Amino acid sequence: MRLDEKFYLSENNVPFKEFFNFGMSVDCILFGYKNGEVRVLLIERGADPFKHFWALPGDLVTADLTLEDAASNVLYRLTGLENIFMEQFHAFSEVQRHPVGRVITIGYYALVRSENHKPVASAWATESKWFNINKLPELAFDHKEILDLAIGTLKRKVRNEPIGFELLPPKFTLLELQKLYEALLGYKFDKPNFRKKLLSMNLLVPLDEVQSNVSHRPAKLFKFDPDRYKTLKEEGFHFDLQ
Amino acid sequence: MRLDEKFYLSENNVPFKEFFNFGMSVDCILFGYKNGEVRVLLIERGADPFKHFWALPGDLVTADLTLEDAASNVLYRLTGLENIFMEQFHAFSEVQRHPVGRVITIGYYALVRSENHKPVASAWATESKWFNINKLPELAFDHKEILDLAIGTLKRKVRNEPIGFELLPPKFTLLELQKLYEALLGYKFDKPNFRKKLLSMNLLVPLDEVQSNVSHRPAKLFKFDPDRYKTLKEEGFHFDLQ
DNA sequence: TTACTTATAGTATTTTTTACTTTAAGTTTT
DNA sequence: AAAACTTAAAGTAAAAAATACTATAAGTAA
Repeated sequence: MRLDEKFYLSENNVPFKEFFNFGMSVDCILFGYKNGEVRVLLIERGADPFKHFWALPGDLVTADLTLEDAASNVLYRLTGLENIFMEQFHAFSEVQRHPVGRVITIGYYALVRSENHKPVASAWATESKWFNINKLPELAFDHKEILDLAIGTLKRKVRNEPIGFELLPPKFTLLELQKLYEALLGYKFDKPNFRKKLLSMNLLVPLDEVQSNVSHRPAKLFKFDPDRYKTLKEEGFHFDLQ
Repeated sequence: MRLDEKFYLSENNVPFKEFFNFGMSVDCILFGYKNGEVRVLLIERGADPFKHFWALPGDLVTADLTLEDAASNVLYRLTGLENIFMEQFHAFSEVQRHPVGRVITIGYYALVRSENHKPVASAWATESKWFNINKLPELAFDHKEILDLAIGTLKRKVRNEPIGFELLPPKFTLLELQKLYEALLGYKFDKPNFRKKLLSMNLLVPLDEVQSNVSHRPAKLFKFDPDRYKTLKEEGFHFDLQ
């Protein structure tokens, strides 16, 4: 079946073919965490429109790719990493949102361990840089709106699913985990109670290893157990951080 | 700026214009509630592809509409109602998901008070009918996948936001509310405790009115107070039904 | 050895959840 | 009109969870 057969008509008898003129893009909000700050990786655009503006990394989607493929590609070109944690969160479709044509974009937020990679420059980005999510520059297109929604989504998700671990190194202390959550959610936890709560969830595996190069009693290291979470979830467990 | 100027190129030097060949559609999962059952409104397709199959109501998006407009239009043509509660939940982009061309669809779930409307037939639907969400027919396209995700989203959302009220008449008893949640979540609540919990949230306004035409002590009627919820939410309140 | 810092265990209080009981208020039947 | 029945709605006691705080342990640095 070919489009130009005009086989399939919409309700108002417009040829099917005429509906096929949308551009699709993906925009990625890559979050990282370092020195107690939650950060997002932005690029400086190397081409018009919005040349020299800071923007979300993203790209137009080609006909052979799913949105997930396209977003993975963007993240790979940006960081050199594959299998980054990534989740779709919203479609943005304001008619005038893109100055060059009718482009609908799908937002993905993604989480990385900041130290694991060096941001790479590319044809569409003259520079890439981490920004504290509370100190953001002016952004191209409707990217501020997209980023704001991504931050809101992250804050909600991080309370209801154990995805915060994606931002930490594989081995971490309980205090590091607490500080991460405090940075993400914007409020403090009581240390002994935070410990108790997290450990009672049985999601953390204690390792036979402690911090090194610290000038005080070194804390025990833990790792997150994704399989354990999967099992518990099937049994009805629901991750929830107050 | 016109597309054929080829002003804006992707990373691989493909003319910008060639990216603009996607079809966009919206598909709506309209949920209702009647006689203790959660239901979804499906249509029988009146045209190929998948003629005579049951399917989600949806339509291709035209260039002058946002996705929200398009979804509202679908719901209006289906029910005759405007301002139906509706929320975007996912974009579906498998390359082969539509047999006629590359169509990416955005899923919206919507909630109505079942008794408020009569489903209407239209050019793209020879019939529309409510189905119990546990007794669904075979569906066209990838609509089963879309519907499954919508049901999962509804079950999660209904616990964390007071949207269940959209499925009930404006005036309802606490037992009616309890039965709705039991149908949605698939487990039972203790009656006195359910009452206590809901009333302690201060989201329900007691009315000077009771049930009529019941063969037992009539229960007091309540209404949901959306403004109160808005205020409480800003103060940090978080709706949560275990 | 002492001072200092942070880890980690423990405890006591308050609040919330859970399970269950009792009483009230209406309708229907006899 | 009384009795039986059904559901509403309030109350209560036990268990569990969250909260606030204290004490001790284990390391580093002076």
